[in-house]
Amino acid sequence: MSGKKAPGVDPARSLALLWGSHTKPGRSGLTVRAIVEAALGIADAEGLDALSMRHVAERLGVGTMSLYTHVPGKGELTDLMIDAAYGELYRDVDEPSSQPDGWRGALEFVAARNWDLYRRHPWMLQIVTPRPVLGPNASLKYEAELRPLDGVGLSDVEMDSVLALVLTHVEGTARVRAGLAQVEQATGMNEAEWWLASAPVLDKVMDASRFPVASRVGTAAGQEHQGASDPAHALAFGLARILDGVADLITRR
Amino acid sequence: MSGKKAPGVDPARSLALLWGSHTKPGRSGLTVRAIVEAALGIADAEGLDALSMRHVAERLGVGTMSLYTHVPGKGELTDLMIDAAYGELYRDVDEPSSQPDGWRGALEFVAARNWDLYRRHPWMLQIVTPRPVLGPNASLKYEAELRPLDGVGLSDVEMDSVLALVLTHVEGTARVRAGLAQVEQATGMNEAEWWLASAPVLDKVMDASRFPVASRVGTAAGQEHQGASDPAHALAFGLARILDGVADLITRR
DNA sequence: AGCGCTTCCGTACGCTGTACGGTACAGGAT
DNA sequence: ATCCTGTACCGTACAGCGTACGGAAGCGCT
Repeated sequence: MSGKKAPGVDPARSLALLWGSHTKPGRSGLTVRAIVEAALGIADAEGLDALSMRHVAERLGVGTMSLYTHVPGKGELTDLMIDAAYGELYRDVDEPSSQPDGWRGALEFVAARNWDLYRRHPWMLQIVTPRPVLGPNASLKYEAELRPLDGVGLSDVEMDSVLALVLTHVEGTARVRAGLAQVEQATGMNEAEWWLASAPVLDKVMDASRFPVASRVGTAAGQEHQGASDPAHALAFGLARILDGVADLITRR
Repeated sequence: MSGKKAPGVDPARSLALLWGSHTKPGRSGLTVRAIVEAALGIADAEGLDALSMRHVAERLGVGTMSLYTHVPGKGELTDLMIDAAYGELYRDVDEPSSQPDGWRGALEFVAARNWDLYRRHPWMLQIVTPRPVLGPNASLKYEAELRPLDGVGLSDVEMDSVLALVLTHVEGTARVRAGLAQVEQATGMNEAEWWLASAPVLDKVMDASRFPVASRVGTAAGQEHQGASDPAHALAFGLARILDGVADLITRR
């Protein structure tokens, strides 16, 4: 009943960390900001698997445990990384609300920006515990993405739901793409090669007559996409259907 | 250029493993099937973090390295676990194609079944490398879920895209739910308590006037959902929009 | 009985996050 | 100028991970 406390899950501490300015260096120049930047560099270049506290410290020329003076643990570090990545989204670019094509164009812009974000930082899709980040850049992102939906005839709750729907779709398709890329890099085989290596075994082991629709559709989709799936196509197709559905919702008013 | 081979990424080996019957026991009764069942039990009960080769072996009363006689590595084991989990989907239940309400009802049924699957096995959402599984149960699932879309006026490629869209949506919302549940269990605070602990700090640190739309909409959504997000609502809302969009696509023919 | 092949598994290596306790320096007080 | 104190830094250690390697043990066949 008492509920044993997990270590370092103090929301106040995390929030203060997220919203702090992180600019006061200690006596060796170590800063939260520098730690986050080093971690981002590692994750971007070598993937999330290569992100370890030792590796970050090494890149900064600092003892491993020194990081813990500035950051409570790895979980909080990844939270900071995520918020920092969100910071790139609408920094030097027009906000979605200034897009010319109304709410639909704005949401397409939002989808494209997030899609690009996940391509630059595929590790974001592998962070295990998606505790809500609530950092300054996440808040800015939420505001910027919500604004073009304001005043188009949706309730406040619906605005939130529509945005979440689009973002979930982008994240899901981006995750598929990131997975394909990771497998491709890990195995050295691209999608077509993998299929080629699998096909003979699959034919031998899988009785196509048991899966008539699946084999017909799977073959057609495979031909079309040059592989088992085409994330870019899935993004565009799904977004079109979703926005059509949202249009229905709006015009029904 | 030569492309150093990652160990144990032989598609043929994996496929044979997936499609094999796994019933021939060695001299200590160890079987692929038994290993997968033990692993499933651990992952279901204690989460993916608790799933280690040592732990699985211990549960089977067997040396850790004995597992490697039957399974090439942990990655292949998780592949087998995923296909085994898919096996529960349409086993003792009517297939989606026998749902009464046409393609729309069938897709709602598919969404509900997958939603339940992910509740029973939240670890499926944490498996990092989503290399396509292509096991027997995954194939059966694909066939069963595709069949009610056959003959409703969609092309083969569109059938695949529509199904993928629905499944991606379910997976995304289920991932949010699993994340919330995990945070709740890890911290012992439920959504409301977390919010309560965060609110004063957030108020102090976050200037609401900089985020007018976000704070208005966020508050409304928070009130409505009793928390930062309501995955069940997101599932239903998103599915409704998606299916409306698919209906548009079909009737436009 | 002898041989060979497969199954089982003990040990070890390099890696992880981080708890703990010691050291050394910066800044304020005297 | 000296002392004190708080904090930044970090070396060591621990428990756990996946799995490479090589030895041991039992089975089936000749």
